[in-house]
Amino acid sequence: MSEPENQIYQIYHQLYHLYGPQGWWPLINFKGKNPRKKGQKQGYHPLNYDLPQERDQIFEVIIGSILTQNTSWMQASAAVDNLNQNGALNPEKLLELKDEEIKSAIRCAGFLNQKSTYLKEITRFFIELNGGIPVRNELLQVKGVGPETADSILLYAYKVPEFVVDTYTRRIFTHLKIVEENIKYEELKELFQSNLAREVPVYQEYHALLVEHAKRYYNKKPHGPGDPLLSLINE
DNA sequence: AACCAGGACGTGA
DNA sequence: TCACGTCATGGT
Repeated sequence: MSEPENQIYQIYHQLYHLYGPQGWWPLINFKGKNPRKKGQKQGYHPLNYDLPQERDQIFEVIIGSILTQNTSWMQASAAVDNLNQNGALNPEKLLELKDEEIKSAIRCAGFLNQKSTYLKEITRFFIELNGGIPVRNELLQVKGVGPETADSILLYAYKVPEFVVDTYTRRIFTHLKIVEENIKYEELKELFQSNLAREVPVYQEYHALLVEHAKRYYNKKPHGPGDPLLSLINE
């Protein structure tokens, strides 16, 4: 198939060419043993779009999506590791933990008070699903789940093609002058979805690639100097 | 040693 | 609707 050569696609291809497949969402509850150590690139699974598979793996992605809110993945994944040490990468086990146990496990990810509440909320929601796939509007009603987290859960835990927009995405595309800075979440999301084939691997890789790209060129002010995408845009 | 991370919520205008 | 303060820890 020949993909439409719109600008959104061109950027995707360029990023993929630069960084290759990213293998999101990283799992530690994957291949059983060998939990990832701090800072290690282990747990990613490039070119494998079948994960997560097991119930606890799906749950792990959901837990991670809460823990990484406004927090680096390095610290969020450390919290996931700590929960795993308590055997809590399982919904029923997590609910058995005391609040203080959850908080001490996730403390390294910050916002421990609200995130411990959010974790229990989304865990109850997950159990009630009883193996079903959540509806986006219902996810959004869970306390602690906003638009990005809802889309992350759908895209990475359930393989539902919902494009994930984060601050990096907005930052990059406003710097490239493709969108206005105050563009709404749903509008920016629609820009991608209307220009891309509705395919989970594309959505997953694109978002992950944008994060990788932003870490290199947009993680400090001023944002974007030396961004190779600029020359691609202005050709 | 400030700055900020793979956001969301509550409040008041 | 929308701007703004708040939540918290640790890496760089």
